[in-house]
Amino acid sequence: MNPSIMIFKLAKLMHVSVHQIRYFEENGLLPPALTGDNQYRMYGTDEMYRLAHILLLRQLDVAVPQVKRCLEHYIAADDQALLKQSTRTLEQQITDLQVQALQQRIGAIQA
DNA sequence: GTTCTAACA
DNA sequence: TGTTAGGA
Repeated sequence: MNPSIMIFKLAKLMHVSVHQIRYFEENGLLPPALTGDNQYRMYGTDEMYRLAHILLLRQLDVAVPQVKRCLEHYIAADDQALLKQSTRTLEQQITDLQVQALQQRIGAIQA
């Protein structure tokens, strides 16, 4: 009964590509609310929130299969754990980049 | 203009 | 992930 929107509008709304939405569907992350006779996918508010959740996790570099598990049985602690893990990874990446920059400066001095 | 599937880079 | 094909 809730007004459903088509994939193009959902993509624009969430600032992602139509392709990416279909890709999430392929991996069982985001089934459309409805698929019409014309095979057009229709999405409602549930899907919007679900997509937002997926995108949040993806921005934290959580792999698609992990995102799937997290969505199957939503537990706040899961998100929290993933967030912490993600933070550790990012901190490591920052450290690596800092080392890299340092090495470049040393190289420049020696040259 | 938008959607679909499928396939390729 | 983006892009392309070809048809509805």
